[in-house]
Amino acid sequence: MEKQGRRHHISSKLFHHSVSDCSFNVSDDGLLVDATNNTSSSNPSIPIPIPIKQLFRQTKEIKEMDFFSDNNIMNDDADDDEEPRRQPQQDWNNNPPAVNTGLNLLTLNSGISSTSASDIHQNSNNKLMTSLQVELERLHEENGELKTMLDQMTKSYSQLQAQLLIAMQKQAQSRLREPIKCEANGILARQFMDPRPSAAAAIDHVRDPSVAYSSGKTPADHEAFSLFAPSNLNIEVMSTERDQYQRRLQTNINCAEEALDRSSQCLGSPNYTSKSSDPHLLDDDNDEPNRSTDQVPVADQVPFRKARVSVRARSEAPMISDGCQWRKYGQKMAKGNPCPRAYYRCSMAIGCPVRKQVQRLAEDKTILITTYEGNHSHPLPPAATAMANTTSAAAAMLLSGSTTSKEAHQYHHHHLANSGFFSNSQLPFFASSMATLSASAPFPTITLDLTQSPMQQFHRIPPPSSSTFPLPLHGYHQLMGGLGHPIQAPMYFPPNYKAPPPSAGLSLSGGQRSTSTHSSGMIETVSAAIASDPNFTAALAEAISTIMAAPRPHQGHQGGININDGDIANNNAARGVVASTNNSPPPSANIGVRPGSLQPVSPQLPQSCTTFSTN
DNA sequence: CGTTTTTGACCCGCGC
DNA sequence: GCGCGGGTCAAAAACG
Repeated sequence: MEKQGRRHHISSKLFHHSVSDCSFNVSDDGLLVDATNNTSSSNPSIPIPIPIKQLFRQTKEIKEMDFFSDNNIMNDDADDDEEPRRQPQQDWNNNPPAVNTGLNLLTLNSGISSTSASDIHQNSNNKLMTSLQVELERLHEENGELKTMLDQMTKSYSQLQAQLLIAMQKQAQSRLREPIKCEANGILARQFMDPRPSAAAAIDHVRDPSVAYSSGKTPADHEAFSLFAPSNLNIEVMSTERDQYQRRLQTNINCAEEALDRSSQCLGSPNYTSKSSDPHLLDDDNDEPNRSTDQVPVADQVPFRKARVSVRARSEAPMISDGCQWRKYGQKMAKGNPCPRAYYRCSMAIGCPVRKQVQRLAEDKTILITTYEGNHSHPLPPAATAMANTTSAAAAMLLSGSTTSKEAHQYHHHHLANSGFFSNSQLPFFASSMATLSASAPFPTITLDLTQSPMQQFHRIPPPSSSTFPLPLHGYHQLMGGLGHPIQAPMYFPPNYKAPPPSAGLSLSGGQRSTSTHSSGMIETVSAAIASDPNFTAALAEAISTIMAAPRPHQGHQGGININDGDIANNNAARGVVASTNNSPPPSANIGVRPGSLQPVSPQLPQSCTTFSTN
């Protein structure tokens, strides 16, 4: 419907033009001059969109005006809309001899027989109909041409947009490549050579300051440290140690949603098995050291490894409530952990590829590690949307270039810290985030550590008036989700649904009281951080826009992110960052969490969660 | 009775 | 080739 309407609007010039042509042609018959003048002269400078139907109706009315009073017989073939009104006249025509014969002869005659007069009118009417039909056909043709032109323009627009993004990315890339000269680490180079540097840069900005805390620490140290670190959100990025994989990944993660799509496709495809997604599926034969980053087609051909998002939260409950329905399908005793690992599968829809693993941390059994993988293939309830968006955003961040080595993180942080881009005093929140590398992670994994209490560290930060912008990842995903949130599509509310607290970016429930409090603190913290640092705002907007603007092979059905391309920049700024910095409630600050915050959604399937990991 | 959980078996990749 | 570990399957049991 919208498309048609837009097409009509866009083709208004055509219609206006056509109407003029039509009126000119018809006026040759001396019948439509006045009416067409009304149409075309009403506002000659402004094209008036006139759908064909309306145009036809208009001409028809003109025809009636010209012929109706003279001879109703000529209008017998007119459309049925006039039937009720003309019924008495038809009756009158059906009985001409009784009443009207003489009158007709008298009024119409003037020396001409009624038969010849009828012929004349019929001829002129035929001419009119013929000309109208010709014009109609021509309009159809022009409409078709316009549609073609519109398609071409749309394609051109998309291409231009892609080129612009590429240019912007190259520009950002050139800026970010500078530090590589000081670092001989190939992996670091890989990171900075990521084809999506802007996103990676922003992501790194988010986590970089934490490296001051994590530098030189072993994963175990980090684990212990994270429990006491001044953080409410630790972003722990883990990736496989294999350089070969990282080289492959470099070509695979050209864009976040592309990767997400691929991941979900992999998970959702009938051919998918846990084996097919195995990281080692990419054997060395396919590894091309000289592969350049611009070989996107190659990347498309390489199966994508699963990205995982792991969420750490303190919970006494056996499983955090994330809004989804899960069916347990297995349990295993994991090596080195006395606590069994449970395997769950999303049971909200048949065939949903999303799975999650739940396991308690061996070192601290109060910490529950939930690892998500895959994208939902069905509508999500708001509560589930919150978590799904978070994990999706986290995966997007990870896949958009955040899979880096420990050295890279350390170096990157060091560089940025020295540059003064972020300082701990400036961004106390981000000072807590950590970037470490886990050798035990078989898949690229991003971990959201929600085990820390924010109030311990951020009491010195005055709470901003805007308190609905949660942690960066939430803001990030809400940016995604808020942009029409087509992916979340037909969201619904279960009868027993209860809206979580508005401030809860992550709707963790069941023994998650501390988490909620914690989320509230994060909201304030992040709001303050974002409001106080326009650089972060810009970086975040850039990252998001870069990710969002990437091509979507399965737009509308798969992909963690889905927005209107034309609104990327504006939405990024307006809905997420700008709204927060202006201390105004984000339009979708808790999208999917609060019923009132629901955005219009498209009929597209939801696409939310990506995920996982366990340590 | 339908759904979910439990649990042993099975498959597969990897390291030795 | 063998064992190990991660992950999944599927039948039986439990649950609502």
